[in-house]
Amino acid sequence: MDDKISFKEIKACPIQFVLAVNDTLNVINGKWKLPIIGSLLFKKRRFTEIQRNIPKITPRMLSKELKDLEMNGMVKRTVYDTIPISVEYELTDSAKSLSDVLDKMLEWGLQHREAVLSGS
Amino acid sequence: MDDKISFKEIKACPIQFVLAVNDTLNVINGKWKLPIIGSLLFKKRRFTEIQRNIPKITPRMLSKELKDLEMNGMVKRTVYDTIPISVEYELTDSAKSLSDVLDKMLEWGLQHREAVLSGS
DNA sequence: ATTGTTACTATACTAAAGGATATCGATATA
DNA sequence: TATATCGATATCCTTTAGTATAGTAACAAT
Repeated sequence: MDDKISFKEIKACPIQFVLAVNDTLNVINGKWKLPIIGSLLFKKRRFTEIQRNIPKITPRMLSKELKDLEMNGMVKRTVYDTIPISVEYELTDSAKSLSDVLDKMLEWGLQHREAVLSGS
Repeated sequence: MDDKISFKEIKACPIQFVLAVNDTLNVINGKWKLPIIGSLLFKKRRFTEIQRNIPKITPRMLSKELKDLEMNGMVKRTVYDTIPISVEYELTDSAKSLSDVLDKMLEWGLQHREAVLSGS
């Protein structure tokens, strides 16, 4: 019952390709996902700590986006029974491995900017 | 006057990092950019050809997104004085080189899906 | 008793993205 | 003369994303 489609097969079909890339994009889309991931890249943090880290985010958005990231297996949420209560957020291993992809995006972005500027 | 910031320096600063990655994301964001790029990845195409390639896109969106991609140095637009008029769209070299990044995203997306499914 | 902290939630709103539908100008074909 | 093609644009409308502001429960310190 191995109905998995391989990397090569997906690459060869533009529609499958676009769908699969979109899977990745959907995980990081929206205005705040990347800043949140950035904030958690080097260490786990608590809610208010992330908030301080991203000055303009509202608690509503932070809460919503963290839930989203958690649902998508990007973030692990741990509640500690301290007083007052404390909650820690950390990236999953899979999320951490995204930083390689982000590096590629960064690299391409810099190159592209160069190319566009020099070519105009 | 070399005030360029290097890859390493950007990577080291979470805020710069997020901003630079966002540059790349902004180039491919929205519902239709990726399908359009996908449609142009292997060959240049004309307006109606892309439209047929992406059945659900409206001409309004296709026109808008193509302009956007052109402005961002992703697409080159060439008008031919045929009857009726024909216009060809093709990816720039820089845009073509994005496919390496997209491959990375695809790869990560598949891995991540595996990780999330097996870990739940 | 009042104030503060943590980690949120609720309600209401505005802004941005995208969809539906009609139309255009030039020209060809039936 | 009527209809079709190409490459769009115009107008209006809906849906989604994000903002603003206030409030909550549980407790602790002053």
